[in-house]
Amino acid sequence: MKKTEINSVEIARLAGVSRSTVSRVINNYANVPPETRRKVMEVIDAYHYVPNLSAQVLAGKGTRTIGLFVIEAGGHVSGDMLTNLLLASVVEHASSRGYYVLTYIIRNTSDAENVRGVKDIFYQRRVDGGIFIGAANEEPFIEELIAEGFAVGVVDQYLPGRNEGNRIVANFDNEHGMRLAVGYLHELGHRDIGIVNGDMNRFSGIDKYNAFLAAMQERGLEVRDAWVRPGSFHEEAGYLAVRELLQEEQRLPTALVMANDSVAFGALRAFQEAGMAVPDDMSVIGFDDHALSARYKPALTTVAIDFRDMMSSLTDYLIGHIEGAEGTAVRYYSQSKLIRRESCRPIGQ
Amino acid sequence: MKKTEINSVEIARLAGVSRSTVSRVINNYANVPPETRRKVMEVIDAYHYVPNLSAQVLAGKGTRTIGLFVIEAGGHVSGDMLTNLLLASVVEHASSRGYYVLTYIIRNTSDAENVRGVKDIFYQRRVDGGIFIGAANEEPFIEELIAEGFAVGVVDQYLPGRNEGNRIVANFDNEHGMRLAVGYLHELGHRDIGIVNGDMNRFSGIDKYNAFLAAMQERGLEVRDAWVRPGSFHEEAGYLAVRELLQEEQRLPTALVMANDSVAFGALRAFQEAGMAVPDDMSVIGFDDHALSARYKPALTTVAIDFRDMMSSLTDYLIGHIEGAEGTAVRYYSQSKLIRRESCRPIGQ
DNA sequence: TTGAAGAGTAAACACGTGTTTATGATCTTA
DNA sequence: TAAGATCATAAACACGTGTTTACTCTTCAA
Repeated sequence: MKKTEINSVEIARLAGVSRSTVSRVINNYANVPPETRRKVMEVIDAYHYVPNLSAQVLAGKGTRTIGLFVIEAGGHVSGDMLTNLLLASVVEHASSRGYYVLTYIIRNTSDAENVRGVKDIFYQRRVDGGIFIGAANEEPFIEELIAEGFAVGVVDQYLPGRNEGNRIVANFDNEHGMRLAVGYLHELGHRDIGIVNGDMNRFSGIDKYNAFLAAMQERGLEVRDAWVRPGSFHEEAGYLAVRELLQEEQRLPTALVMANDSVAFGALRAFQEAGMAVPDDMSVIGFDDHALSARYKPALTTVAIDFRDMMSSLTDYLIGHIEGAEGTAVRYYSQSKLIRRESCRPIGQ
Repeated sequence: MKKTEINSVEIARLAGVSRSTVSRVINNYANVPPETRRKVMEVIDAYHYVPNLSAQVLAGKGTRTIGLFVIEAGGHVSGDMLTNLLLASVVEHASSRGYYVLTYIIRNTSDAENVRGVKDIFYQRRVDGGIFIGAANEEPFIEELIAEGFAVGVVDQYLPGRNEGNRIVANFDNEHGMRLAVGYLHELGHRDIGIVNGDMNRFSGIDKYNAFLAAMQERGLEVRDAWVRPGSFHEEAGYLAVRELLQEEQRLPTALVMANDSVAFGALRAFQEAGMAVPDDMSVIGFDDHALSARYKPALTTVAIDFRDMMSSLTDYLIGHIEGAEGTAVRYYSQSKLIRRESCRPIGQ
């Protein structure tokens, strides 16, 4: 039924050369004269011949496959519609280098079946490497994989002193981003600034927290503990955090930094419910530049990150590492920029 | 570096049996007594042995891999954050049956490199089948694949009389859904109802158009051509369609059906800009129950579809077909239900 | 005691490619 | 003409598994 299976023996016969020659052409050996190469390539093209990947793998080549693991902690898709962008970046960049992407969703990092799926992908299907999105800072099975010698790329996870073996890391530059956010608010005249943070078991949660304190100190602004709200990187968490803030505190900040734009959306909803206007009664700034941020009412001021470039780089580094390139495995990503929209305004006007 | 590679020869040695027996145990042959099976399984478990997939494939087994192709026509991710849900459904359902999913993004169906990627996945990597999301109604390379004998699952694509060979189709029941939408508006007293439709090169575009006309006729409502607006399944299109409607028409409908929720979001934006209130000046109803619809202001009334179940079924049918099950290849999906929220209100109150 | 059935084996081949080795053929140049 | 370089080949092995075949050994029943 399927199209006639053609193999290297057939190609050799049709091109009037030996199978060795066909193999040498395909694998770009040096000692093949141009004329022979052309002749063989012609037959290959004419018959749309593609080497059988399984046979290549069995003969010692890699699978040229990367596992992409999206962790949906607590039922919340990490990054919401961002996931699609990240996925697309990885797939496109990988395929431009001849790699393809096996995608797997991890709903629950402690679910046995889920974890078995991950192991299967590494052991049975022998992907050359894996990329993890949405991982918590401590994820035992990732550490295991690294210890077992697999090449692993991780977004938003890093602790100094950890085994860096085959770990490639891409992170946001939260320090710079937070400096932009706090700095902008300060320039608008705000001094009473709070934050609704993300999960503290995620690197970006910890890092944003520290970066916020640092940025405030740099500007000589006082941090009020009651205005530093714990949270999680999704809409509902932002909603709840703001509701609690409004309930518990008499004195409110004039501006709030949000862990990301999803959190900010939740916050906007809570403010609206409470009858407070953004930005008139409260300035709000987010992180990430979510696809919807420009369309929200009010349009969300945010610190944008070039996710596409970040994922491309991570993919690039990972494939480089797989193919034996040397060099540091860890990379901080540092491009972030402020997008001014409607959700912040100068104080006292 | 990688964990010691163990193979069936080793397992046979350790279990004190022949390699044939190991193979017969793994492949569930009937004539293996329980005691022997147990003995072999113990060793397999103890050493975490998994057969090498490439070797299995070379020996004639399938790859147990499904290609998932997401088509992003015109730069718009089909279904926006829906894609993530669809992806997750397919991945989860497939892995529960021992299949894994190779994901590929098609940005441009006429881009040579993109199409080559698709072919690679079928020919070089020999996936057992493919699922296409966001395909237009006429997609030559999909027809080719079906003609070449590959098993293909498609969402939202079907024309009677087409070669059904290995085609599995899952569609929305637009007739029923549109009956719910128009019926609900009619019950609220609306008689002047318009529609902003989706792409007419997509099955759901054509089908929703026909279903709208039919539903209006059933209710004895007149269809005004000027209120039937062409469009496309994304936010920007909804925005533009409504802007045009407002510019071109003096007389307006009292209610609008939207091709999907993304389109509705765009419409809401346009109405807001024009100073019209929804639902006070215009009732709006969408399709799909997008994850954000409940949180919008106003919260969007919509016809919901159980996408997760739809994709699970499609995946199930496809795998069944791959594994040789017989039966009809085409299936209409029919569960849709009305979700009443804030964007519609009775006429004249 | 014979025969049959059941359990298990060793050996071989197939799948398609990469790679090595020994060898031969052709061409170039001194 | 001879030596060397260049090009190409056939043959063999490896990779790990599925499957078949011919065969041995045991056990059980007639």
